[in-house]
Order: sequence, then C-alpha cells, then structure tokens
Amino acid sequence: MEFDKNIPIHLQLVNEFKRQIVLKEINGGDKMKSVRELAEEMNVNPNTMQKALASLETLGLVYTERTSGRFVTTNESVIQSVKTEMVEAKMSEFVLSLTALGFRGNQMVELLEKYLEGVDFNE
Amino acid sequence: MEFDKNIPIHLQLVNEFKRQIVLKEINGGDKMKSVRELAEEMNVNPNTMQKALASLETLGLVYTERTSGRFVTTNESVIQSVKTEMVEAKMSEFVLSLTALGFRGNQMVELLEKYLEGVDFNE
DNA sequence: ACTATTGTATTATTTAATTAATACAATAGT
DNA sequence: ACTATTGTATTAATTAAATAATACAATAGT
Repeated sequence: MEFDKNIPIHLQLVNEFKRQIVLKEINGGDKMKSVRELAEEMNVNPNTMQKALASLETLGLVYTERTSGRFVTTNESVIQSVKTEMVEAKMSEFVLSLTALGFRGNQMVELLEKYLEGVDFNE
Repeated sequence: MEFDKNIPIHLQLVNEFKRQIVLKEINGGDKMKSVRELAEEMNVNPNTMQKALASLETLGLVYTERTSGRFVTTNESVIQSVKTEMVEAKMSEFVLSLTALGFRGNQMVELLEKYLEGVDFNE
C-alpha cells in the first residue's frame, strides 16, 4: 500500500484496516498478522503499526488475546456503526468541499452523475 | 480560519486562497494583503504564509510586483482551469473512497441524494 | 533623496511523526 | 519446564513542518 505523505501514516493505516474489516476482507474472529509481520508487509516501522492497531482497539474493531495475537471483533453492530460513520464522513467532506466551491446540492448530484459517466464501468 | 492539524498548514492556506480566487471572493487584479498582514490575520507564521503564496505564484494564480505587493492574476483561463481541477480532484477522491467502501456509481448518487435531503436547505 | 512598505532570505529552535534498536511480559504449544 | 511468538514499553535518532527572530533588497510614494 502506498501512503499520502501529507497525512500521518498511522491514520492511513487505521483507515485501511477499518476498510478491510468493514468490507469483510477480514472477517470477525479472524486472527490478524502480528505487529511485526504487518509492519514488514506494509513497509512501516513496527512502532507505527503498533500505534495504528492500538487505535483500532480503541474503536472496538479488534481485541487482543495475549499472547495469541489480535483478532477482529465479532461484534457486528460495532462494525456496522463504523461503516456508517465512515460513509457519513465522506459524504460530509464531499458536500462541504463542493459547497465551499460554490455548488448547490442539485448541482453536486449532476456533477457526480457526469463524472461517473466519464470514468465509470460498473454503473 | 481553522486548520486540520493533520495536514500541513501551507497546503491548507493554498487551498483557501485558491477557493477565494476561484469563487471571485478576490478578483483578478486585486491587491492581496502583505505577507505579514495575512500571516497575522490567519494566525500563522510569516514564513508559512510566504511558502503558501509562493505556491500560488507557481500555479499562476498570483503575481508579484516588487515592491507594491502581490496581485491576483487577470488570466481568467488559468483561474477556470484551476477551478476545474479542484472540482475534479474532489469528485475523484469521493468516488475512489466510496468505491473502496464497496459502493457502485448508482449507489453513490443515491447516498448523495439521501444525504442532501437530510442536511440540505438549498436544494 | 528619503523612507516606509513590500517581498525575500537565512539561521536557529521547537514540535511531532517516524524510524531504529532493544528490552520486557505473557502464554500457547510443544 | 522450555521456547518461540505474541503484544508492549522505552529510549534515542532522524526528518519535516512550523515558528521565531532578524536581516536584506527593491521601489513606490512622498
């Protein structure tokens, strides 16, 4: 995975894991790879990975079983609410940005449709 | 103006000025305030402000007349293309993010419409 | 000519993120 | 019991952004 150098890596890691969990690329109860392994795999320092995983734990998305490792939560309602929150955040950011650029709601919808026509494949 | 602490301030400044120019809150030919004045007003260090303004200059959005100060470009086509680029960037980011969250184009439109119903005032 | 105001440059300090290197703590699995 | 693997903690070094303080350069306007 590649990082945006203008955003702290640990935040980008948290986001990526949230995405994987929410999209069921990792399932509830799944064992995650070890801190060191993940760090290696994603080319970051173990400390940075540790920090990201600690955040995930705070969110309730993973839990630790010493010393077996870390596991994805089986609490589906937590996962769902995280997903909802992620979508809302994206919507909010988009609408705020386009509002700042002078567009109104209906124009945003039009723009989105136009954009999707242009780039899309799976309409 | 308030800053997102996770994004370099000079980038946020560039963005804000781009927005102001593109939205004609500042008009072509307008004299901008001095580096020091802007820095004071926006509560950043003059060096940070200087950096942001230098970026704006690179973009062709402002030019310097030593020692009168800095002025907004009168080249409307530059302004328009910057605006287009900003909108495209927002669209792209939004669509990429929601794609990563497992949505397809038509669902994105639905989500946006729903979201706008909920929050909107100026549909 | 003078001078205030402009942009610009420089050097140092501070702060936060990241990396680095290492050590400790706990226990599952043999 | 041993040991490899797990998470966790600590301390230092590095890097980049931001701030701080100051100086220089140019000229519009008096």
